[in-house]
Amino acid sequence: MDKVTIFWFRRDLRLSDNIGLFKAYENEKNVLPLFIFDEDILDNLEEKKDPRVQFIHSQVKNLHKKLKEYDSSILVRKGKPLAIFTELTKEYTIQNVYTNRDYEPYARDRDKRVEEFLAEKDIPFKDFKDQVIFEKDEITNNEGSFYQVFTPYSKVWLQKLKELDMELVDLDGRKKSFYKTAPLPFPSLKDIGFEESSIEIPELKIDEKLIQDYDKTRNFPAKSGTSRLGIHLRFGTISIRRLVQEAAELNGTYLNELIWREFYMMILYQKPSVIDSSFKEKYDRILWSNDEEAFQKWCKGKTGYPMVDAGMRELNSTGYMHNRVRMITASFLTKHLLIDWRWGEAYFASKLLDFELSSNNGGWQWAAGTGTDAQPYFRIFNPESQMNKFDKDKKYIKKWVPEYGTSDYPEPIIEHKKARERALETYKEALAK
DNA sequence: AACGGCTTTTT
DNA sequence: AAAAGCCGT
Repeated sequence: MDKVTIFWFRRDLRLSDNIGLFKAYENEKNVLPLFIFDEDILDNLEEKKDPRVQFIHSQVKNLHKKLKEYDSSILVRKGKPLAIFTELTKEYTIQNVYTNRDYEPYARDRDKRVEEFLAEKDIPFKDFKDQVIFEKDEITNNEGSFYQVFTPYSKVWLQKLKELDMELVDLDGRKKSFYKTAPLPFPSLKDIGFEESSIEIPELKIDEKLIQDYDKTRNFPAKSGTSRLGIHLRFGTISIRRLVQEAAELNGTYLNELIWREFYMMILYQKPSVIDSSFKEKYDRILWSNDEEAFQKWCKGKTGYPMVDAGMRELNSTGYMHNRVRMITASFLTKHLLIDWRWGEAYFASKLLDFELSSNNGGWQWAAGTGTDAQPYFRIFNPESQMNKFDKDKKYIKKWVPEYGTSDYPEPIIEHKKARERALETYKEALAK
């Protein structure tokens, strides 16, 4: 049996500036890349046409192609990770497994089990920080515990960034460290159990001009003022180090958004209970109305509030919603309709191309007022004034709600003033003593 | 231990 | 200008 070091790709689907891959190259020989289409994840997806799976598939295929240039390839398997590693230990003499750390609860548990399995066979499991600039416990307050407020966290983060000597790593000229093989079999999307979707994935492009103007254009959903790099950060087709380098030079507001990403990842790591409970536990006493019919109207974009409906329709047909509108729709669901933020969070999770567990959860808890640094509950977005502020010409509205202003457009599902008062009262009651 | 300050607002 | 309350130093 051939001796190999496995490099396990997960959400770091690139060859350049990939820390774990680079380390495997520096330290080992016969590096054989691996990607697992993980049934523990895929079996929970409802739709056969999931553009995210399609994206992953196309990016792994891209790796497969690029690795030919190194006279190597990538092993692609479908199954449960432990079962795949069991198979692989029968096919190869595995000397090491290298990978990049992933901080979500499922991933941590999976990696722990894999590490234990490998340890029984005396195979070292080596994981690296790659997904973030500062991970889990690197940014702490004076007492050594994690920050619950963004601003002090971000100040420390920025200070540490200054002190950091950030160098991008690359594989150029390191052909010799790869395991030599003819291209290995590559499954089709159908083989994995999925179908082509017609939803378009934003291309990987760092638009310097756009990032430069980010703080001025980002709030207007009719403009393309946001970078659309979310999915690339999610699956690691872009290096966070490269993007942070750019952002640090171009726009502080944009950089701040990348810090938010790490803040919420850190929160999820430190307090995984946020997945199903409020960050501030007493907010779990809120009595949600959870009206099923109202929820369906919200999902479909038929609430009679054009800004809300435009956002939901944009999400439904493109897998994307502008961030300003994410806040408006989330505020509307939780405050106006008094529907549990978890319902909205789950709906976004099923639709968003750029879905990131930590950010989605953090954003929803922020909007519901239950999270870190929460918006005080009495700050209830007024969907109409938000429209007047951020879509004055109704360009965004007209694009997604063409029947707005005609008799085909539904009456508001609930009157703003009434809804606002009901929300204030419900929150107040829940928090009283 | 007291106090400044807290992503994105509203009326 | 006021709407709560608590984090971080």
